[in-house]
Amino acid sequence: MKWTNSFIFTSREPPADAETISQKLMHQAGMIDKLASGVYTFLPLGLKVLQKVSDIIREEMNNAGAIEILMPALQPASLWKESGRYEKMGKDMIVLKDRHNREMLLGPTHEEVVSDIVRKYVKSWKNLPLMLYQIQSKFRDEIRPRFGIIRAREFLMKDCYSFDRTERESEISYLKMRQAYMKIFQRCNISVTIQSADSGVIGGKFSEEFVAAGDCAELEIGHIFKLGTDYSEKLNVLYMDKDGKQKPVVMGCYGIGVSRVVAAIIEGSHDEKGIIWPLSVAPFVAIIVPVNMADNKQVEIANNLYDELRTEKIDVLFDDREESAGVKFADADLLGIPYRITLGRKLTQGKIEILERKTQKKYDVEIGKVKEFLTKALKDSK
RNA sequence: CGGGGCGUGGCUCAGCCUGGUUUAGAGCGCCUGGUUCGGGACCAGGAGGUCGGUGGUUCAAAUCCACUCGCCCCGACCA
Repeated sequence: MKWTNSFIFTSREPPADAETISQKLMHQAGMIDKLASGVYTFLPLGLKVLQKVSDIIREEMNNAGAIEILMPALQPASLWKESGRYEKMGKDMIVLKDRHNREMLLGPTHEEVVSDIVRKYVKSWKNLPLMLYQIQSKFRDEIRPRFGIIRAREFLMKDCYSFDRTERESEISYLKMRQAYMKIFQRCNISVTIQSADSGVIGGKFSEEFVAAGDCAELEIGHIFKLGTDYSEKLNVLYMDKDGKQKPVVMGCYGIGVSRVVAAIIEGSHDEKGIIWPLSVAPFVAIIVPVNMADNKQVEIANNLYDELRTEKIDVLFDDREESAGVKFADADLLGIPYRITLGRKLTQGKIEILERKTQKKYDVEIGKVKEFLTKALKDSK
């Protein structure tokens, strides 16, 4: 991506109403834009990170045997009345009426919908165990949205649901998810602690939450629940067991606030200059910075390097703006891109400088060996 | 919902208390031209504001009063 063809707008000052570090940095780096309290647009840079995190989650969910679907945000209120949660959720739900005056709502979570799907299709013990998940927007009319993206009213969530024959088998699904969660957060470079928690409105027998380390008091970035047969009994999610008897499936549910994970990564990885992305979720592997755009040689080499890396599928940002070196360096630091490839005066010796964002270490690399350097860095990070 | 704070060009803010030379300013950003070119460069010129909204007080309101909308923080509550 060339900067001049992109949609990246950085700002020198954090917005006046931002309080937490992740909120400030996401705004300054041009990752997000606030539309209303607790409602945000993900701009290209923010979206890239969101997608990287989603990809990691998707991979680990698939590895654990979960199957991806996509459920609707718009749901009939009647289904919630059936489960008894229409009253329980109360004002946390955004409720609306369609043109026929039918009561609808924007889903704050999807136990009801997924249960409805499973009760329609799963009839036999042969269909179990089953794990279904999705990555989708949730709507919750928070009493008080806070800390930018961390507590939003509309946010991206991965929610997974498990369906098993017995408590014991449900336990196995639960532990699989628990394991997958550990891997996900590890890959995102977030250190988490696991705490047993109050199950709240979700209900169920037992739950644990994954809390990210960091200054910010909120939250919890993942929460896993053993639901037992609460939902399946109320919503008639039944299967025919080996013994010919109909039984309610044993359920579990597992959530990760994807957009919140992005904030948590920043909370745990930044300095006074800006964000420090781990390679696994960085929007770009490297940023190419010609120090002087008036220097034809620098620009030419930068272009060649850019083409070369793109051919190798190494995702780089080429800062081709007519800006001073200071501005470009400051922005590179702010955006937190792991490697800065500086084309400057060392070119006369055939060298390119690579600066590692995290350690501030500088490497002088021969012009032809940049690709090799980055390939190795990517490999080492895995 | 209770408590506190804030709303002035794209952004950060000054001006408000003590209404009137402010035709409403500054810095940053933006546009044009020129000089620069390894840590947020410089010079010259320029564009851009219903001072959140409505109603009132007054000869006169960004400034005082009332209402209202929006945003932030603390608390209760929640993922």
